Amino acid sequence: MNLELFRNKLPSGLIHLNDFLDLKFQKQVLTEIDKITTICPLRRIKTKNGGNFSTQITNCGKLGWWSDHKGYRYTDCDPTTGLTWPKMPDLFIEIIHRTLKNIPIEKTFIPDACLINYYSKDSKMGLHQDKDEKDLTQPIITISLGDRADFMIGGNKRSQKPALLNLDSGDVLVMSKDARPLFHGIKRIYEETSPIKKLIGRFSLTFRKAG
DNA sequence: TAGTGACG
DNA sequence: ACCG
Repeated sequence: MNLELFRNKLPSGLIHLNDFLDLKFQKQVLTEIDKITTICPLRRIKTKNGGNFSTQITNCGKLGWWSDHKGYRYTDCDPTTGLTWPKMPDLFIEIIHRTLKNIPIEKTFIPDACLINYYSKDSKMGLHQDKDEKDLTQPIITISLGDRADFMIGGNKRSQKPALLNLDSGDVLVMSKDARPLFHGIKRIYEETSPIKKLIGRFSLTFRKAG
Protein backbone atom coordinates (compact mmCIF):
# COMPACT_ATOMS: atom_id res chain seq x y z
CA MET A 1 0.00 0.00 0.00
CA ASN A 2 1.39 3.34 -1.06
CA LEU A 3 0.55 5.55 1.89
CA GLU A 4 1.47 8.72 0.07
CA LEU A 5 -0.96 7.89 -2.71
CA PHE A 6 -3.69 7.05 -0.20
CA ARG A 7 -3.18 10.33 1.61
CA ASN A 8 -3.49 12.32 -1.63
CA LYS A 9 -6.53 10.50 -2.96
CA LEU A 10 -9.58 12.75 -3.22
CA PRO A 11 -12.87 11.47 -1.79
CA SER A 12 -15.04 9.72 -4.40
CA GLY A 13 -18.03 11.94 -3.56
CA LEU A 14 -16.13 15.04 -4.65
CA ILE A 15 -16.88 15.47 -8.34
CA HIS A 16 -15.21 18.22 -10.32
CA LEU A 17 -16.78 18.91 -13.71
CA ASN A 18 -14.11 20.98 -15.40
CA ASP A 19 -15.21 23.61 -17.94
CA PHE A 20 -18.77 22.27 -17.75
CA LEU A 21 -20.58 25.49 -18.68
CA ASP A 22 -19.53 27.21 -21.89
CA LEU A 23 -18.77 30.93 -21.99
CA LYS A 24 -22.13 31.89 -23.49
CA PHE A 25 -23.92 30.02 -20.72
CA GLN A 26 -21.66 31.58 -18.07
CA LYS A 27 -22.64 35.03 -19.33
CA GLN A 28 -26.32 34.10 -19.03
CA VAL A 29 -25.69 33.03 -15.43
CA LEU A 30 -24.00 36.38 -14.76
CA THR A 31 -27.05 38.17 -16.19
CA GLU A 32 -29.24 36.28 -13.72
CA ILE A 33 -26.89 37.22 -10.86
CA ASP A 34 -27.14 40.87 -11.96
CA LYS A 35 -30.94 40.65 -11.76
CA ILE A 36 -30.75 39.08 -8.28
CA THR A 37 -28.30 41.66 -6.92
CA THR A 38 -30.54 44.45 -8.25
CA ILE A 39 -33.34 43.13 -6.03
CA CYS A 40 -31.14 41.95 -3.19
CA PRO A 41 -27.68 43.53 -3.22
CA LEU A 42 -24.45 41.81 -2.17
CA ARG A 43 -23.82 42.43 1.51
CA ARG A 44 -20.96 42.07 3.95
CA ILE A 45 -21.94 39.73 6.75
CA LYS A 46 -20.41 39.15 10.16
CA THR A 47 -19.66 36.16 12.34
CA LYS A 48 -21.35 35.71 15.70
CA ASN A 49 -18.34 37.27 17.41
CA GLY A 50 -18.29 40.33 15.16
CA GLY A 51 -15.64 39.13 12.70
CA ASN A 52 -15.84 40.25 9.09
CA PHE A 53 -16.10 38.00 6.07
CA SER A 54 -14.00 39.06 3.11
CA THR A 55 -16.68 37.85 0.72
CA GLN A 56 -20.00 39.54 0.06
CA ILE A 57 -23.17 37.49 -0.17
CA THR A 58 -26.73 37.39 -1.38
CA ASN A 59 -29.18 34.52 -1.86
CA CYS A 60 -31.94 33.29 -4.10
CA GLY A 61 -34.49 30.54 -3.63
CA LYS A 62 -36.95 29.76 -0.87
CA LEU A 63 -34.23 29.88 1.79
CA GLY A 64 -31.03 31.88 2.14
CA TRP A 65 -27.98 31.39 4.30
CA TRP A 66 -27.11 34.22 6.69
CA SER A 67 -24.69 35.04 9.47
CA ASP A 68 -24.83 37.83 12.06
CA HIS A 69 -24.60 38.26 15.86
CA LYS A 70 -27.30 35.59 16.17
CA GLY A 71 -25.12 33.04 14.36
CA TYR A 72 -25.41 30.97 11.19
CA ARG A 73 -28.82 30.00 9.90
CA TYR A 74 -31.13 29.74 6.91
CA THR A 75 -33.92 32.30 6.68
CA ASP A 76 -36.91 32.66 4.35
CA CYS A 77 -36.31 36.39 4.01
CA ASP A 78 -33.45 38.87 3.94
CA PRO A 79 -32.84 39.83 7.60
CA THR A 80 -31.79 43.36 6.59
CA THR A 81 -35.00 44.15 4.68
CA GLY A 82 -37.55 41.55 5.74
CA LEU A 83 -38.23 40.82 2.06
CA THR A 84 -38.28 37.27 0.72
CA TRP A 85 -35.19 36.17 -1.19
CA PRO A 86 -35.40 36.53 -5.00
CA LYS A 87 -36.82 33.54 -6.84
CA MET A 88 -34.37 30.88 -8.02
CA PRO A 89 -33.99 31.47 -11.80
CA ASP A 90 -35.06 28.65 -14.15
CA LEU A 91 -31.56 28.83 -15.65
CA PHE A 92 -30.09 27.74 -12.30
CA ILE A 93 -32.48 24.78 -12.11
CA GLU A 94 -31.38 23.85 -15.63
CA ILE A 95 -27.73 23.80 -14.49
CA ILE A 96 -28.63 21.43 -11.67
CA HIS A 97 -30.45 19.10 -14.09
CA ARG A 98 -27.53 19.14 -16.52
CA THR A 99 -25.14 18.40 -13.67
CA LEU A 100 -27.18 15.48 -12.34
CA LYS A 101 -27.29 13.97 -15.85
CA ASN A 102 -23.49 14.01 -15.94
CA ILE A 103 -22.68 12.42 -12.59
CA PRO A 104 -23.32 8.81 -11.55
CA ILE A 105 -23.62 9.55 -7.85
CA GLU A 106 -26.87 11.51 -7.43
CA LYS A 107 -30.14 11.04 -9.32
CA THR A 108 -32.32 13.68 -7.74
CA PHE A 109 -31.53 16.89 -5.99
CA ILE A 110 -34.06 19.66 -5.47
CA PRO A 111 -32.30 22.69 -3.99
CA ASP A 112 -34.34 25.23 -2.05
CA ALA A 113 -31.42 27.59 -1.44
CA CYS A 114 -28.69 29.19 -3.49
CA LEU A 115 -25.99 31.13 -1.65
CA ILE A 116 -24.18 33.57 -3.92
CA ASN A 117 -20.71 34.51 -2.69
CA TYR A 118 -18.69 37.27 -4.34
CA TYR A 119 -14.91 37.11 -3.97
CA SER A 120 -12.69 40.08 -4.82
CA LYS A 121 -8.97 39.44 -5.38
CA ASP A 122 -8.25 39.53 -1.64
CA SER A 123 -11.23 37.44 -0.50
CA LYS A 124 -10.67 34.13 1.25
CA MET A 125 -12.88 31.58 2.98
CA GLY A 126 -11.44 29.69 5.92
CA LEU A 127 -11.85 25.93 6.36
CA HIS A 128 -15.38 25.10 7.44
CA GLN A 129 -18.11 22.45 7.20
CA ASP A 130 -21.59 23.06 5.79
CA LYS A 131 -23.82 21.78 8.55
CA ASP A 132 -26.69 24.22 8.87
CA GLU A 133 -28.84 22.17 6.50
CA LYS A 134 -31.57 19.93 7.93
CA ASP A 135 -30.51 16.83 5.99
CA LEU A 136 -26.70 16.60 5.84
CA THR A 137 -26.83 13.69 3.37
CA GLN A 138 -28.11 16.03 0.64
CA PRO A 139 -25.29 17.08 -1.70
CA ILE A 140 -24.03 20.60 -2.30
CA ILE A 141 -23.39 21.75 -5.85
CA THR A 142 -21.18 24.77 -6.56
CA ILE A 143 -20.83 26.78 -9.77
CA SER A 144 -17.74 28.96 -10.26
CA LEU A 145 -17.83 32.13 -12.33
CA GLY A 146 -15.06 34.64 -13.06
CA ASP A 147 -11.56 34.55 -11.60
CA ARG A 148 -9.79 31.26 -10.89
CA ALA A 149 -9.74 30.11 -7.26
CA ASP A 150 -7.72 27.68 -5.18
CA PHE A 151 -10.28 25.48 -3.45
CA MET A 152 -9.20 23.69 -0.29
CA ILE A 153 -10.58 20.25 0.47
CA GLY A 154 -9.64 18.88 3.87
CA GLY A 155 -10.80 16.13 6.20
CA ASN A 156 -13.32 15.67 8.98
CA LYS A 157 -11.13 17.72 11.32
CA ARG A 158 -10.04 21.28 10.67
CA SER A 159 -6.48 20.33 11.63
CA GLN A 160 -6.12 18.00 8.64
CA LYS A 161 -4.06 19.62 5.91
CA PRO A 162 -6.28 20.32 2.89
CA ALA A 163 -5.54 19.39 -0.71
CA LEU A 164 -5.83 22.15 -3.32
CA LEU A 165 -8.07 22.11 -6.37
CA ASN A 166 -8.24 24.78 -9.07
CA LEU A 167 -11.75 26.05 -9.70
CA ASP A 168 -12.18 27.93 -12.97
CA SER A 169 -15.06 29.86 -14.47
CA GLY A 170 -17.67 27.39 -15.72
CA ASP A 171 -16.58 24.56 -13.43
CA VAL A 172 -19.14 22.67 -11.38
CA LEU A 173 -18.20 20.99 -8.11
CA VAL A 174 -20.35 18.41 -6.34
CA MET A 175 -19.79 17.57 -2.67
CA SER A 176 -21.75 14.42 -1.94
CA LYS A 177 -21.50 11.17 0.02
CA ASP A 178 -18.09 10.94 1.72
CA ALA A 179 -17.12 14.46 0.59
CA ARG A 180 -20.23 16.12 1.99
CA PRO A 181 -19.03 16.58 5.62
CA LEU A 182 -15.46 17.60 4.80
CA PHE A 183 -13.83 20.86 5.78
CA HIS A 184 -13.33 23.10 2.77
CA GLY A 185 -12.64 26.71 1.86
CA ILE A 186 -11.09 29.11 -0.62
CA LYS A 187 -7.38 29.80 -0.21
CA ARG A 188 -6.92 32.44 -2.86
CA ILE A 189 -8.25 34.15 -5.95
CA TYR A 190 -6.17 34.66 -9.09
CA GLU A 191 -6.66 38.25 -10.17
CA GLU A 192 -7.58 39.03 -13.80
CA THR A 193 -8.10 35.40 -14.83
CA SER A 194 -11.82 35.75 -15.52
CA PRO A 195 -12.81 34.73 -19.08
CA ILE A 196 -15.84 36.99 -18.69
CA LYS A 197 -14.44 40.44 -19.48
CA LYS A 198 -16.97 42.44 -17.50
CA LEU A 199 -16.64 40.30 -14.39
CA ILE A 200 -13.86 41.34 -12.02
CA GLY A 201 -13.50 38.82 -9.21
CA ARG A 202 -15.34 35.55 -8.67
CA PHE A 203 -18.88 34.46 -7.97
CA SER A 204 -19.67 31.09 -6.46
CA LEU A 205 -23.21 29.79 -6.49
CA THR A 206 -23.77 27.03 -3.95
CA PHE A 207 -26.99 25.08 -4.25
CA ARG A 208 -28.32 23.37 -1.16
CA LYS A 209 -31.39 21.63 0.09
CA ALA A 210 -31.48 23.46 3.39
CA GLY A 211 -35.00 22.84 4.68
C1' DT B 1 -19.18 28.99 13.91
C1' DA B 2 -17.40 30.16 7.06
C1' DG B 3 -12.62 36.13 10.83
C1' DT B 4 -8.23 37.96 12.43
C1' DG B 5 -4.20 37.97 14.73
C1' DA B 6 -1.78 37.51 19.31
C1' DC B 7 0.71 34.20 21.56
C1' DG B 8 3.48 30.22 22.90
C1' DA C 1 10.31 33.91 11.10
C1' DC C 2 6.86 30.37 11.16
C1' DC C 3 3.28 27.21 12.72
C1' DG C 4 -0.95 25.80 15.06
